[in-house]
Amino acid sequence: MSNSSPTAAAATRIEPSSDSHVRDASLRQFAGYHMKRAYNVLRSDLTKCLEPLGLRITTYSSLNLIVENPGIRQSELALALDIERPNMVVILDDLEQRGWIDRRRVETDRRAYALTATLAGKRVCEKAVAADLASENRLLRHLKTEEKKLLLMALKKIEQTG
Amino acid sequence: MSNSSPTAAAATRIEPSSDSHVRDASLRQFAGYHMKRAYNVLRSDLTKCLEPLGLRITTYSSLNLIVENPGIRQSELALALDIERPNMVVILDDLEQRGWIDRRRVETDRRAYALTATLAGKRVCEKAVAADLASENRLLRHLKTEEKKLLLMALKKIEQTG
DNA sequence: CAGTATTAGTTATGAACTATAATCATTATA
DNA sequence: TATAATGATTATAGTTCATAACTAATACTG
Repeated sequence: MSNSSPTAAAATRIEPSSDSHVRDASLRQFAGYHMKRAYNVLRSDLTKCLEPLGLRITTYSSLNLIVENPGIRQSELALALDIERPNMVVILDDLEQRGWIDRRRVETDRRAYALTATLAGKRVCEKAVAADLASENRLLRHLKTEEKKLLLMALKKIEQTG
Repeated sequence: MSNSSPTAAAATRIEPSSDSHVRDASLRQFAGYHMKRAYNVLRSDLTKCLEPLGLRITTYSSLNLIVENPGIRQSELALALDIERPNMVVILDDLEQRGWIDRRRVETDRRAYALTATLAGKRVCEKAVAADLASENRLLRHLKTEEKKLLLMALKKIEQTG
């Protein structure tokens, strides 16, 4: 607190109180500012929820898409998730070493790998999806179904505009 | 983003076609997935818009809050923006070296610095806000005023729940 | 068909961002 | 006065993100 309060009851100091008194009206007009803050909440909670499963968000998303798209190639996956190919490699190394995916050569194009999830991979993916649902149910519990729907729609529109 | 040059015989192969055929219905049920993708769009555009001004998003947000909260301290600013104090230091070093903010000792607490924006800092902040508005007007142009309002409300609710 | 270009995956690497521990000076507390 | 706590800083390491260069295989062009 910049204003030195009169030395009253010592214990009663104005604490940061977690809800800061800092004015951010200017930034509050921007969707990006709100979105970063809201996403931070979702991301940090999901990260915690996935950690006991041995997954991080990027490995989880990758595994999820492999489960849903058996035989997908690395570059397709990288494109879909907007991850650079070199970074995709280490993510898949991780998933492969844990026995959750297989990389098998494509017969018709021996440069490429077809990615498939193992049974264990499908199982852990299911658990991760459940954890994700639980996390979002918790963090979006104050949004009505309709609000949630409109939120997703708006986000989708922004994504497609870019 | 490598676009294959259009050739006559192009019809033989199924091209990635930029709009991927990858199924992501499972991830699409999650707000976090949509939010990350939408925020990526906003973030990368804003980063480009701020770059000619010599600002990055974090330095811009910091400068903005300093302009709006003259005399704010570093730790208050760090708390408001959810930035670790050590990382705040280098951001403020940058802003100070460019002559956009001043750090002056607080008389009543000589450990702390009171941060204020210089005239040049206020000017560049105005420009940055204008650039930000232009960016968002472009990227949210397909959202009606009402949709935009509901989006901000929903994001705010999520942030506060966390 | 030969030679070139392109593509899939990889390696190496560096930049940017984030997080933690330790330190110094100052202020608060017991 | 001694001890604890705070604001800012330094050093440092982990994490994420991006780029260039390389290999092997395929596609394209003359």
